[in-house]
Amino acid sequence: MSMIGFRRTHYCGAVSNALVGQIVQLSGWVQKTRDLGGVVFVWLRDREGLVQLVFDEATCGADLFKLGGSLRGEYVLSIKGEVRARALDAVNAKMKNGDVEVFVKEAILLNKSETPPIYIDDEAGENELVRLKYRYLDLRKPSLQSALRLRARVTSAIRRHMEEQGFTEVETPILTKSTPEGARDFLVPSRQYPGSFYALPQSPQIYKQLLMLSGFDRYFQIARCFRDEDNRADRQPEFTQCDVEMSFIEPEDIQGVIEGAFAEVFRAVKGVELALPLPRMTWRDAMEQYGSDKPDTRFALKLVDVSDAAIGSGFGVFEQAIEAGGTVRGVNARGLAEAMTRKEVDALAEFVKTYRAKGLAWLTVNADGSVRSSFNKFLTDDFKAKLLAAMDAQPGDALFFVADKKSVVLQSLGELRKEIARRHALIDQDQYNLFWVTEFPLLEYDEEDGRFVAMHHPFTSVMDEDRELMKTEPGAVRAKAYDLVLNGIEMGSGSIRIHRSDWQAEMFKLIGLSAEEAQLRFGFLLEAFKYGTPPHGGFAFGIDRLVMMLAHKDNLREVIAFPKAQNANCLMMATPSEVHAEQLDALSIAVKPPQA
RNA sequence: GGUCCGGUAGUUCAGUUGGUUAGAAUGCCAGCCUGUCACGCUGGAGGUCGAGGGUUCGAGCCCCUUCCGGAUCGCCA
Repeated sequence: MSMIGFRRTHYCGAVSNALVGQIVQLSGWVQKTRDLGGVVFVWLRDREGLVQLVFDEATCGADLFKLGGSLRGEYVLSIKGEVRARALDAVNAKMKNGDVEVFVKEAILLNKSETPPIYIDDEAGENELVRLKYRYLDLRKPSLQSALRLRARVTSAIRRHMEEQGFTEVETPILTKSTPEGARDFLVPSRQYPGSFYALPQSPQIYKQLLMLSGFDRYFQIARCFRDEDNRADRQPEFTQCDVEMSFIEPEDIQGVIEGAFAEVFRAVKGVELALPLPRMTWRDAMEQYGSDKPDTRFALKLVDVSDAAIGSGFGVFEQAIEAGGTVRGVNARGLAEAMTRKEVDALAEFVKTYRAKGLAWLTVNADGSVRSSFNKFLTDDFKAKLLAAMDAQPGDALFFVADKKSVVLQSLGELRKEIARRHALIDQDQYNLFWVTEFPLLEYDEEDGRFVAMHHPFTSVMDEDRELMKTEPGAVRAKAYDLVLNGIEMGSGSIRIHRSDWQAEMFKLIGLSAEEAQLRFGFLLEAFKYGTPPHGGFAFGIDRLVMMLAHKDNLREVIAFPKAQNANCLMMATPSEVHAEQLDALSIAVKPPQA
C-alpha cells in the first residue's frame, strides 16, 4: 500500500464546481454510504468538509465497484476521480458542494474502522462520558475542528499584535515554587531532594515581574497555568493565558496594549472593529449596579437600593435585615409582570436560595396600576409609593427584592438578574460588551481566617491617593487593579505591581504574613526588589475563555483539544493513575492506604 | 465538603402501580435495488438495566451503600 499516485490534490470540502472536468485526488474518512445496487454513493470527509463520491458499476470496473460497496463509516480512503456537475434534479442544496460529485476511477482502502461509538456529526449528542473517552473521534466533528482552528487564529492574532507592540515572548518554568495565597498548587515531588516539591505555576506572576527587573521592559507569553481547585464549565485545572508585563507605566498604558490585542483578535476572527478605548466602570459601580465585579451589561435590570423605603415600613423581613447592618435591594424586570406566574416566581425564589438569600420578595404592577405582592399585607400606601418610586415601577413591571447582609444581597440579585435575562431571552447573543472594571479593593476580609487577604494578589500596588488609608482603614484601600469583562465573563485581570522592597514587606505584613514566612517564601523576591526594580504592571487573560466566547460555546471542553472531566481526570487516558512502587521509592514517597 | 440531574443494545432514548421472554429509533450483519443524499425494501444479530447489598413469591422500577458523567454552591481570578 502506497500513497504514491494518490497524494492529495484537493481537500474534499474544497471540491467545487470550479473543478468540473478535472481529475482530483482526495483522501479522507467515509462519512456515510448509500448503496443503491448498481451505484454506490459515498460521502468522503476531511478537515474541510464533505464531498460525494460515485462508484458506478457500469463505468468503474468490478473490483473498484466491489470496494465501493464494502466501505463503512470511518474507513480511510484515497481516491482518484473526475469532478462532474450533477444533473439539476440531483443537486443537494443542503450541501456546500452539493452541485458536484466525484466519479471514482481508482481507489485504495488505507484502513478499516470498527463501528465507532461516536457518529461524526455536531448534532449527534453523545453523553459527555462517551465523548471524552473517545476524544480523538469527537475531535473529528466539524464544531471541534473549527473551534481549535479558531483558537489557533486567536493566539496568532495575539502574537502578531504583541510583537508589533515590541513585546518579547519569554518562556518561564513549569517546575516552580509553591506559594501561599491563591489556589491550591499541583505538586511535583523532587527525586534529588527527598521530601521537597516543585509546584506547577498558577501563573508566571513572579517570573514576569523579575523579567521587568531584568530590563526586558515588555514581556508576554502564551502560558499554561495550573490550579488544583474544583472545576466548572468555565474552569479547567490546566488552562492557557496570555500573560503580559510592562515597565514604567500606569494602568492606562497596559490597558491600551490589551485593548489593542482584543481589537486585533476581533478583527481577525470576527471582522468586528472594537471601539477603543474600551469603556471603564469602577468596581464600586459594578457591585452597586450589577451585584457583580464582572457584570453582564447586555441587558439592564440594574440593582436599586430600597433600604430607605424599607426603614419604618413595618415589613419585618426588610427592617430586620437593615437593623442587622444589612441592606434591601431590588431589580425591576420591566414588562415581565405577566410572565411572572406563580411557578416562575417560585423557581426564581428557589434560584436565589442557591446564593444564600433566605427568600425573594416580589411585587408585580398590573396594567391598571394595582399590585400583587408576596408581602401584600405589609404594603401600606406609603410604603408602596416609596417602593414604586424608588424602583421607577411602571404598569407591567415585576419587582424582586432581597433583604440580607450586603454581600448576600448583591450576589443573589446579581445572579437573579442574569437568570431572569436568560429565562426571558433578554440577551442579544450577537453583542460583545467588553469593558474594564477598575479600582478594585486591595484587600478583602476573610472571616474564616479573621484577616485580610489580597483580593488580586499580594504584589498589587495601591492607588496613590489611598496610600494613607492603609494605616487607618485597610478594607477601603483601592488598588491599581483592573479586570477585563466580556458579556459577564471575566476575561482577565491585571494590576500595577509593588516595585519597592519596603512596600512589598508592608503588604505581606498587612495580610498577616510574618516576616519569617515572607522571607522563607519570597525572600528572593524581596531581595531582588532591592536592586533597582522599575515601576511595572501587567495583565493576564484567559485564552480558553476568550475562544469559548468567540465560538459561542458554554463549556471550555468545546475549545480545548484534550480537556479534563469535572474531577480533573482524563477519561481517555485514565489519568491520574497509579505508578509503580519503584517510581515512588525513587521519590521517597509512601502512599497512605485509603481511609477506611 | 454540600445540593441537583443523569447512567437501560455500539449510540440516543422509552420502559405505566414492582408482574410472563426488557422495547423503539439509529447503527451493525445478510440479501435485494442504477441517482441516492435521514435512500428504500426484506430478514437477522445485538442487553452484567453502572456495581454491590437489601426488601419481596417476584426488582430496570422500592430501600441502603458505592462508582461514573454533568450542572452548581463553597472553593477558585
